[in-house]
Amino acid sequence: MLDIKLLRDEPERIAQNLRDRGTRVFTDIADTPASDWAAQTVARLVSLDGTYRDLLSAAEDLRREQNENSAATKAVSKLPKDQQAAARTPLIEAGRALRDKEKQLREDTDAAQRARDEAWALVPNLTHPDTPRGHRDADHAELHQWGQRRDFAAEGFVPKDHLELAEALDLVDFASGAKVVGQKFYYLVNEAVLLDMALQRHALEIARKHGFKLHTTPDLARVEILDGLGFNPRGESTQVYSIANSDLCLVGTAEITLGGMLADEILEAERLPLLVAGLSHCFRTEAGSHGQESRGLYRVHQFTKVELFAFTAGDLEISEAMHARLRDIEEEIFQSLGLPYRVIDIASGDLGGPAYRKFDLEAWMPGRGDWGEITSTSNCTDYQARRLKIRYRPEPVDGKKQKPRMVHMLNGTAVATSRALVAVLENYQQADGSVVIPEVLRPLCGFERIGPRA
RNA sequence: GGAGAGGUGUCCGAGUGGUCGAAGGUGCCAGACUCGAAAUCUGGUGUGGCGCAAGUCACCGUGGGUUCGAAUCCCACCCUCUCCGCCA
Repeated sequence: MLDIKLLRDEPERIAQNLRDRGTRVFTDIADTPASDWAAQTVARLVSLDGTYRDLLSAAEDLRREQNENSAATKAVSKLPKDQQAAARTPLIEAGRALRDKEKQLREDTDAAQRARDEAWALVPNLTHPDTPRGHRDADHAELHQWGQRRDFAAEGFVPKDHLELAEALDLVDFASGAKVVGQKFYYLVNEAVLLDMALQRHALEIARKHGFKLHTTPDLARVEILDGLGFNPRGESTQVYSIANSDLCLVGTAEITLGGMLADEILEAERLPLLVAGLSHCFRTEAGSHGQESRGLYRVHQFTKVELFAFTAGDLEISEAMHARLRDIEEEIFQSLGLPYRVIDIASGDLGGPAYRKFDLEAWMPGRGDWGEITSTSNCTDYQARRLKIRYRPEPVDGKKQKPRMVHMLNGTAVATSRALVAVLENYQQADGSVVIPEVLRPLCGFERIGPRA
């Protein structure tokens, strides 16, 4: 959620950002060439806010009257005994009337606030000036590439995709997953189990080396925490599994459980930047994505991930530097695995609500003959912090205690093991169908190669 | 799951339905004392909304209710602790 003051002070900036991102807050505002839907959207937001503020100030006036009336009623006890009853009766009657009016007005005010906040929460974060504007994949900007892609033609064989490899080597069992849970669930089998854990362990080690405090996190979280982080568990095309008869959801990422840890807290400035890493399972419904890049492990309902998370002071220079640092760590991890990748600066239309800027790492996946997203890091600035109320107290200036400010919150994937497995299997496959283990993982796996099977 | 106790500000902790945004302590900031520090003393110090300001409104786990008036009484829920049961 953005600071509502932005709506009052710089409405045109909000409108332009809605255009850049193509975010529709109100479904009933038409998108025709003749109409400026973004300006109309902002106008309606301003009107919702105005309605709320008018009601609020009326309600507060009424409450002051109530307070004055109560004080007067109490003062009656100082009068001589024989005058008290006569003085008290009209005050109590006036108080009753005030109470009824106040109750009505309060309900109206609450409703107006809900209406405003519901809409305002759909307004996305501001967008980094360097973020490419656009809505199509082609609008993303490639920042750089790393690593050498293998020339399979020169090696004399056609690369298989990870699913073919994994099935031939008996590393995954999708059939049992489908039987026991449903489509897109799977069992890892044999060496894949150890490889999966080795990837986790490797990523955790690097996170720790960079000063991240390690956590395993809950795999469920309350709806209000999800809301605070900008996920929409109740939205129509939600990616989130909800637990029936509860206010809990399965988390789609440890970003939720790590980001929610400090909700409602005011941190001492010296605790910043606060770096945490979390190992969790991730559950995603992948609603609406059937058929899209859905083969094998690439898009599944459950996987395991090591997530990096940072809370910084609320200055853009600081959080942007941290964002670069998270990206560097992600690169370090995939360099250490020897996987060719490129870094993408995600276009405005694809950022999602909370992100101010987002970099993705895409590994080369020979089986697809294309790049595939393996990690992602976002600077969400204060967008999540505002709703979660995560603040910090800046150092005193001239001996004067400073007001709390919102922290900036950033997240990044250290490793998502499902996608990393895809990349490792496809890039390290051999002509004989076996898969060589990346060197750094060998001590963690306890073997150097999977297969070939006899 | 059963029984009991409890959730108050940075923290600890008091709080008879009105004088309570809240005693006291602690922490923090400034000043005094000191060569300096410690100790001591004095003053200041919650968060948010509206307002140029004076000010005003809200917040004592959350949400309802009673009342002219609720931190205080009632109900529900959440959480913590103790004991019992069950269990990896």
